[in-house]
Amino acid sequence: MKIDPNSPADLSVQIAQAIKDAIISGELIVDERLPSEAELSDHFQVSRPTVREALKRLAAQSLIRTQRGASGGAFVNRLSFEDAYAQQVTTSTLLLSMNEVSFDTACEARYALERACAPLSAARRSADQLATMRAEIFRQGQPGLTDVAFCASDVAFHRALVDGAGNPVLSYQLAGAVEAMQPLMNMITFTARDRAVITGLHTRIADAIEAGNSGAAVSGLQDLEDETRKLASDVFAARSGR
Amino acid sequence: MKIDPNSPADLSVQIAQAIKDAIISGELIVDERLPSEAELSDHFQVSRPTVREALKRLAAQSLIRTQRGASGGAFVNRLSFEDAYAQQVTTSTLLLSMNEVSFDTACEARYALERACAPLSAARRSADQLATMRAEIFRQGQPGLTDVAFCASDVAFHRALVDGAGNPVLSYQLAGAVEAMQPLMNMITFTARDRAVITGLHTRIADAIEAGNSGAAVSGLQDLEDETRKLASDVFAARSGR
DNA sequence: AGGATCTAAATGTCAGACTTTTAAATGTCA
DNA sequence: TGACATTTAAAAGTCTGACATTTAGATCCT
Repeated sequence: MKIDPNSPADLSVQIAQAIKDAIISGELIVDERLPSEAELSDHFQVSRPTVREALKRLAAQSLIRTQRGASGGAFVNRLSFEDAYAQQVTTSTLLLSMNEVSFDTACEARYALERACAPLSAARRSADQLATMRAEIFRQGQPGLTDVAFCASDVAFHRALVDGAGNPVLSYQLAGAVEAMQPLMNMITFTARDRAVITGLHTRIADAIEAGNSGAAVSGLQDLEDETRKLASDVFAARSGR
Repeated sequence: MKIDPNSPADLSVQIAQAIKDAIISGELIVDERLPSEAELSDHFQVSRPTVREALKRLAAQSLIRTQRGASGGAFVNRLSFEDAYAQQVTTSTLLLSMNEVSFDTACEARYALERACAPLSAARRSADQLATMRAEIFRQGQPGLTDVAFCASDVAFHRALVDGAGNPVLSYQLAGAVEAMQPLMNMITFTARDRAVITGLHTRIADAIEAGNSGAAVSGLQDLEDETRKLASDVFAARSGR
């Protein structure tokens, strides 16, 4: 782990990068304790606050965790699926909100990805995951549900569908995409009729998943995508028409 | 933007979260200048180093950028697709390397996602993207190519395939998944015969994309997945057998 | 008017001290 | 001897104050 004191880049950036590289290369392994801040500042020939800023950068990415007290220090963190998932949701949400990604683009991506796991989910879903899907469909049929709550339930339904594939890598990738779309979805208001159509499609998808019929699940998702996009275009048209 | 001085959480964490929330909620908009470090430390009633650590956390996530000099300061960053993509690759790579994700799991996820964009790519790919795919296939046929270079070309091929879908959200999600798998792929050695089979499948896929035949593209990807997994299982079996 | 210089504001870095947390060593008592 | 309380030391967290560096804008001179 070395840094170049003549580089134009900030020292704390360089130090963070050096440690990050050491972690990625396997030089530092999970749960290994990094040298103390004092030792690091000595090693890199910089002050302790500078080292600290570098460590904060890494902590922000969940690459390390710090512990106070005797035998404390900074430890290489095992990046959990939960951490990765949380980061992905934040990144995706910001990306969508800051880059004028159109609803259609986001929607297309989301359903394309979901259709990719439908066959796996049809083959492997647990009874529990199926029950979750059914429960969310039931909730979606309840009168008096706010639009935001309806959307949240929608996300939960799709989350169960994705988790049904039994592939944590897929879940991690997809859950981010689905959840990041929620703010966009929340802009839509659903009439009772819209809700009926959507929950009908959800039922069709759940039935297909239960029967292990992957083709039906995919086509149900396709119809759901078409329906969602139609709904959204109506809403946006009405909004711009006013 | 407020913090709770009695919270058990570290101050710098709280401050970072408060600013992050302000960005996500739209209270702070893109390119807006944050108050100076001195003003922030005054506002939150903490010292400047503490504020700085908080800002470093945000900078690590590309949420803000800092500029020195007069009229410098911290600015809300527009999260670009490139930044998001880079973060995703790092996260995915670490996730795979630290969590003993099996080759099969990662492979399954990757190809499931790729099959999801094949139909879009078949419908929309540009001539340029198709040319990139052809060029990579050609490169893969060159003798004397190292295994690592072969893998890199493989990634470039699939990258072009994904980009062909013309959906930046999909590209961002998928490129990360594909690239993160590269270290795993690099563990495999390819015989000349293996390479011939793979480039053959690549050609089949490229042909299907060119013809706009999405079904053929999907089945080509399916066969490529089967082939890759068979290859990997052979390699791992041979390795453990020694 | 245009370019060189100066100035001020902001971040980057440093040094050292103090506070808080935590685990381990030590001591004490039943 | 063993369980519990106490001390201690190490480490991160925080603060104060200072200086260095960068940069935009104001000022001044030609």
